[in-house]
Amino acid sequence: MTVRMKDIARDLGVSVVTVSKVLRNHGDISKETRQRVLKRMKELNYRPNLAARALITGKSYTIGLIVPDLLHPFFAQVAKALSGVFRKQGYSLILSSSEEDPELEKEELDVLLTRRVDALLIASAQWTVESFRQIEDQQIPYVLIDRRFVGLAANFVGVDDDAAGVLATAHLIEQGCRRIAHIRGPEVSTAIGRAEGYRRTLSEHAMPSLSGHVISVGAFGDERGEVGGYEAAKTLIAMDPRPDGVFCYNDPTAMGVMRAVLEAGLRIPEDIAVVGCGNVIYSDLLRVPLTTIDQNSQSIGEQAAELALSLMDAKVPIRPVSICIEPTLVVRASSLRRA
Amino acid sequence: MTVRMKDIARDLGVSVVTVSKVLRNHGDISKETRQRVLKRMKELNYRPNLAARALITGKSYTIGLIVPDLLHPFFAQVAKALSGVFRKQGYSLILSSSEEDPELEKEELDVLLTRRVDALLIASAQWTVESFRQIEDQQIPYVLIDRRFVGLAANFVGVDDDAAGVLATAHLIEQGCRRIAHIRGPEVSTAIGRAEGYRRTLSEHAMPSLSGHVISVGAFGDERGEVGGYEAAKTLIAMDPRPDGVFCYNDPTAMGVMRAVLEAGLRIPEDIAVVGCGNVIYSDLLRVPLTTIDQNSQSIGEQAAELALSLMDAKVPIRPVSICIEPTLVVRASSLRRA
DNA sequence: TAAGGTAGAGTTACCGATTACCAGAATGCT
DNA sequence: AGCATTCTGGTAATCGGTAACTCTACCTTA
Repeated sequence: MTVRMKDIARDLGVSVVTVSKVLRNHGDISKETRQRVLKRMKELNYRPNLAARALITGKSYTIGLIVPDLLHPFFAQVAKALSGVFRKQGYSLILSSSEEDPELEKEELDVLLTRRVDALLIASAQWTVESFRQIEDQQIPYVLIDRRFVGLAANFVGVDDDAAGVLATAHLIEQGCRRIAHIRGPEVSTAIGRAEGYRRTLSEHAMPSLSGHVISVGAFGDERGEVGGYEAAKTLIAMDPRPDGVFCYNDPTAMGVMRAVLEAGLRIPEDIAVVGCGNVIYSDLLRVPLTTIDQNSQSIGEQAAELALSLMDAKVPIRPVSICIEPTLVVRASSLRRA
Repeated sequence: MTVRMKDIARDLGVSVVTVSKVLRNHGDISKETRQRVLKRMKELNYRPNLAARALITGKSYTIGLIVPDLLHPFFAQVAKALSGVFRKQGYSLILSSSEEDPELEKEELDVLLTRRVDALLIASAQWTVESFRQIEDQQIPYVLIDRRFVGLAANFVGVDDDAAGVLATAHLIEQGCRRIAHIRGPEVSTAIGRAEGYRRTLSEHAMPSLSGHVISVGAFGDERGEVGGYEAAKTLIAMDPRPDGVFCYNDPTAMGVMRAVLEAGLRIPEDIAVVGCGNVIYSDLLRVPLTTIDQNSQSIGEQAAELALSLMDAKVPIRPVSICIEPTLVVRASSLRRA
């Protein structure tokens, strides 16, 4: 049914090895033989069996990617950038979604390990580093994306979350906000970093956050993040004194906040200014265009891919690299209280 | 380095075949032996080599997915739904993005064919059916998603685009619009179907579209779709008579339209009502919440996955199935001119 | 002219599993 | 007791390639 090297070799009266050498541009073959083989390959529409090749070379030319949620534009953007870089190098991307569930993530990781991907890229929803030890046992190079872990010396590419928190908070202060609340995410590095940047900036300006003004929402997919923000905002709005600015750890949350604020009959940014984080693709088109922190997700994806490629090329283990991308503030209407 | 069946067999004094049979729950093995093998597998953290297995069984337990754009929430949603179904059956998803480029799509298809995926799911950006013939030559089951081709008897799962066009247009008429424009997409089945539904509905109401009121925008990714809509809307706004309603073939385009309308100082929906298509995740949060057509992307993904699974199970070729999902209208502020 | 090189192609072993077929022991049945 | 059957497990071939050698001519070169 399917064409094998053997068929081509037989047709041409050469050995299988000769065909193999032609396929891999091995030097040992005369121009003439090479042409004959190439010609026959085209005629028969020959495709090498990657499974057979992988079996003997130990390389699958396959990369595993695990993200918490494909619907989140940040991860979609990262995935897109990654896949572009890998495609050019002949690698295919196997995609797994953990749905923000650590258990599911472990299962998916297990599958990818069993598939013997050549490298792994993970935006993890884990709480512990146990999984990563397992990857290290298998000697598969891996790169953490977006979320990192203290005490784990691993390759990492992501944004400087602390700087993001500082940027957002300082901006709100500068816009005249005096009671700045924060809706923070679950206990992963991104949320922790952003919260820390927020906290430090406030105290550096001698305006520590009021009690109850930091609300935590769980780890959600995109849709539910919006709901989480909505609920959290309702709580904030009911407070006395009411916050006059909110920094949300991501954009979906900020969207939920905006919905709650508008529903309560308050104005954005006059009554409450809102800043998100992520610069999600539609930020500009929202009911009130959202001021947010851009994470440069494309660059994150590209650099993570490049890093993974270099890791695979390296014959000796390299010391883990941490690539930190500086976030930028994108000011839109949701926080603009001063001309 | 890595553990093989051979190692387990040696340790236990049994043959490799015995180990293999245990792994696959083959009946021929005593409970006791099975337990011993299982135990040793756990101890050594054995993982079967899928490449070796694929080589002999001819099944890679891998599914190829090609989408035009991962950033488009519709495809992200479909991909998510697909991957959920396949994961439960032990299949992994190899993801390719064609970036709406037919040439790139062909290359990616070629890669997936070479990888010998067990099935292919494609939301195609092709103009011709040539590629699909190639898939058929390889005898790989494939399912078209979202976009279909006339003259190609292939498995298909998608929304009834004509119905979507009817739904949107009839709604605008009902809301009192009398000069309804349409911003249509490139020459793929979705855009064609929606445009046809639009055209027919108008003529059934004896109000054919005015000249110049159907504008075509190219095949764009998500971001640029917004720009395309913006540009097209500027043209429409400048017309005399000006349209009082616009049906856009997708949501990003509609967002662009809304931006242009608002920038021109006009009101939505009073001056111009806008209806999109796709019910993109943020539709509800836009500057003016967008009336749109829901395509039930999750259901599309799930049904496409189920269909692919049944295709793989079938020992004899099945006659192509076409699953058409009925769209629903989601009314929001952008078109609501009547209480 | 003999030793050594080199280009071109072939031999052999092996990657890690699965499959079809076979063999020996224990059990059942007449 | 004798033979068939069931239960367990093993043998050998195979999947489609690749790696590392080996082998032949044919050239050089001293």
